[in-house]
Amino acid sequence: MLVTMPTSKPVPASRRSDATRAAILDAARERFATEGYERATIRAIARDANIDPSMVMRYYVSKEGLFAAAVSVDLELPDLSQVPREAVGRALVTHFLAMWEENEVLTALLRVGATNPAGAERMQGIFRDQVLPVARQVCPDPEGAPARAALVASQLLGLALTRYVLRFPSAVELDREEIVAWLGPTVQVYLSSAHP
Amino acid sequence: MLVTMPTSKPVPASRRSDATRAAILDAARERFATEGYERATIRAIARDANIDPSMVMRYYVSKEGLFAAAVSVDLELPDLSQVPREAVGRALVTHFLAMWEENEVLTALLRVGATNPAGAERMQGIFRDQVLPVARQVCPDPEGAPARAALVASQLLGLALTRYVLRFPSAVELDREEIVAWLGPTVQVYLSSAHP
DNA sequence: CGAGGAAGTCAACGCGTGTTGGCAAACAAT
DNA sequence: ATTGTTTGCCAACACGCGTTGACTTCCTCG
Repeated sequence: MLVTMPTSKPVPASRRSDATRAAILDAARERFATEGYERATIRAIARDANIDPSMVMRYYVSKEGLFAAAVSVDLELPDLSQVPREAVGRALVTHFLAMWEENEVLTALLRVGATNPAGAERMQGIFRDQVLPVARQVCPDPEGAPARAALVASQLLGLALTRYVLRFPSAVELDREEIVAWLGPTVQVYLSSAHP
Repeated sequence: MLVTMPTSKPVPASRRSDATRAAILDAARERFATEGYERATIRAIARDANIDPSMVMRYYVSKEGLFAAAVSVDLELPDLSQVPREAVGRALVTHFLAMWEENEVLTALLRVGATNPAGAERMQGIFRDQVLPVARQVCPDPEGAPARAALVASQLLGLALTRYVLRFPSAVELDREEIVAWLGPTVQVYLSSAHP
């Protein structure tokens, strides 16, 4: 007899609708990234995914639920204790650029965070849970970590803002190596230099 | 005969409705700054200004017209040729902080620019017409000015983003002198240091 | 085959939005 | 006092939104 993938009755390990669910998530990520929360309509997302708007509701309950499912961020920050002290800045900037360019979720979150209170809280959470710990691990003075992490975040998010959201031509035209060469030392100073 | 203020018939220099017009603009600026373009509704703005929504339309034609009238930005960038070469970075950061904290229009524009295409274009225009010229005036290599200006903008807008829009606690708690001390040298490097 | 449930479509609801035109009051000028 | 204009309110329109429930179609398993 022909053996199909799922073996258990109660919890089908893979559903027939998985393709549709994924299509919805893809379309949602794209719309949220390019238009923000309010302008990205469920109807438009459904159209992109070639299904009826009501399917989005069935699978993700509400627009908020869809956003929560579509936008989950893991910065995958590397273990900086392995990296030589003086190369930390460049390593971080390189990593950030790579993450941002391969992952439209980050742009979506930044766009939404700028107008939506829940989006802003989400970004605060990522900063607190993923960026701050790394800063604590690297920087010399433990009590100065929040300030140093905030400075690093301001420079990196500012680059993302001007380059991927506002799309200032001058920022878009910078190439990655150039960015690393300029921002690397800055981040390095913010993280490890003595208070100026 | 009694002479009233306006002397000419066709263009009354001051109208009786000026107070209302100003109240609308104030309310609009506040709403746009705190909620962005789409969430700031004409009805809410009218409620804040204690008038009927239809008055907003009569005076400003459309929501877009209201936004255009409410948000006009002059960065008032100082003449940097008067400032000693090595103090330019700190001077710029200080000026930016002052402008941003006294003027909610800038926050409004940043919020709107992140979700609204027209808002983004508006910010590009400000960058092109107000920031770029100053960079050209200051930095050593003429052809490097756009890149240098973009770097400066990324750092300054990133600070505004994390501090005034996303309100990261660590960024909000920084005090102004501290920010000047950290960002001043960064901006200085971006503007005048040799390509690294 | 036939039953049962999952996947998907369709039409509609209630709501809030930007926007419009008509009408009452307040003021200005003759 | 009477006219005309400005200032304002009110009620309504058309539209698009998120969301809902009933209905058809398709697959899968006895």
